Amino acid sequence: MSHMPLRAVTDDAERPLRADAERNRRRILEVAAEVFARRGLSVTLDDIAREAGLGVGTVYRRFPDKEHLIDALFEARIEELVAVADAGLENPDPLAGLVHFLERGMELQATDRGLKELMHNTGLGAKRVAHARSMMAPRVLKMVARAHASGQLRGDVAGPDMPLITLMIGSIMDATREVRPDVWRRLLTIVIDGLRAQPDVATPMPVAPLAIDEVPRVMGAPKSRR
Amino acid sequence: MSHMPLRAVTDDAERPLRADAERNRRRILEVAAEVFARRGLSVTLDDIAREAGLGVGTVYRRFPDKEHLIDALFEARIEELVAVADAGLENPDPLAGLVHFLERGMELQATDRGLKELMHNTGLGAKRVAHARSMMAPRVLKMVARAHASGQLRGDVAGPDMPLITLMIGSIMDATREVRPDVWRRLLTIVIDGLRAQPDVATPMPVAPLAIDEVPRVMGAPKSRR
DNA sequence: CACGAAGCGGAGGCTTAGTCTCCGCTTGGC
DNA sequence: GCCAAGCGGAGACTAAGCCTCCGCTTCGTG
Repeated sequence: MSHMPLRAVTDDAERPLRADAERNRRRILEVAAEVFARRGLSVTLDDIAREAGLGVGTVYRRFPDKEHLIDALFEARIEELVAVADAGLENPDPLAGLVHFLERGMELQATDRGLKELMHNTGLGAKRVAHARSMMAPRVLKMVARAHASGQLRGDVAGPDMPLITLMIGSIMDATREVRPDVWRRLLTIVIDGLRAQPDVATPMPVAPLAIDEVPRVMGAPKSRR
Repeated sequence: MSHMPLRAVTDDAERPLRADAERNRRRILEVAAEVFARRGLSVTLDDIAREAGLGVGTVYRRFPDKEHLIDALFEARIEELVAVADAGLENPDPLAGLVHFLERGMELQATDRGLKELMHNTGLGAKRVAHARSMMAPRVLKMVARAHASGQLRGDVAGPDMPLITLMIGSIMDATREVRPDVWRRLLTIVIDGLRAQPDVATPMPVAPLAIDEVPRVMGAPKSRR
């Protein structure tokens, strides 16, 4: 499940690594991407080493700390998010653009727990994330403005409500990941319908609700880190 | 800011405590209620001792661990939540009942961070919370059923969506507490409008949106524990 | 093909944080 | 006035994460 091309190696021109070292470097990146996506940013470099079948020392030699590794990995993913915003902006139907932006953006986060945590919890990758946000903010504002102008979006929602919506939906992902990893789509549907100016008819729900006996597992869970 | 009566003392009939000990016991309960409400359940008993101006030993002598203290404190608060559900059930307008239940329930959680964490994160107070949930579930289901029957609630929402809504709004509280502790009301408004079957007109927003420069503080925050 | 430099592994040191115990001193109440 | 009850808080203990260090292995060049 490698998410991205693991872009060209050794970009900062140093003498090339020995073949085995280079092989390990790629392996670390590859495994780290998978592990961050699956278990979030709280995994330790020790975890990653173990999953990669390498010693901790090998990992630390190449990436001084988690910050560096994250930085190397998430540049591309963050660009994807920006691209989704651009796509939303280009949609001829302004509200549809906003809706797709929310849906696609949340899908990206649903498939990559690390990305989700980068955008929300943060502290980690602060520099990249600050940059990402500065790219997103004007795009989101513009999407909202367009949707307002077209009269499709309720007048009293504001641009800054959007990141809160992604935060909210993200919390659903966290809670339900191990039980029903797609229920967040229901909640997003509800929220989106709540954003419409004239919601003549409700958008049909994309997935089934939680079963009653799934509720305690979602709400009262120790939220494992696997 | 004592939230409740600190109900009658020494209910398990043992020989009465010495006057100073009893005084301290009450003080611990009082301070703990305030501190849990303000800073959440993650505060340590050592914290509580310090805030109460007592030694750690004194606290641990009376309450073997945090679990016991929480159990002693939150029984009443949880009953309040159930009472709110009952009130919703008695509202002649079924959807209004459900809406008030959500609003009042979230208000309780907004003013008591400990209560919010009990209901959501849990692990702590598991017994009480399990009981609370078993009280809530049928009431919520009934509220939803009534609102469906009246045709006011969109047909495809289900009872189990409700706790997810409270979870979502709770995550907004966590994120915004230190910046704009009332913005959650906006998001709840949006969600509620998204729940209506025929939302001829959007409910007016109860509070202002986040300012653009408040967004990074909300999203990228180290989320202090003060 | 041998030998030095490059790289490897992972035990374990260090730090941070929380939980709770222990015991010498203080105080309430008979 | 005496002593059981209670107090305070230093510090022992545990749990986790982060990262270093150094003896051993492997690469790749001469």
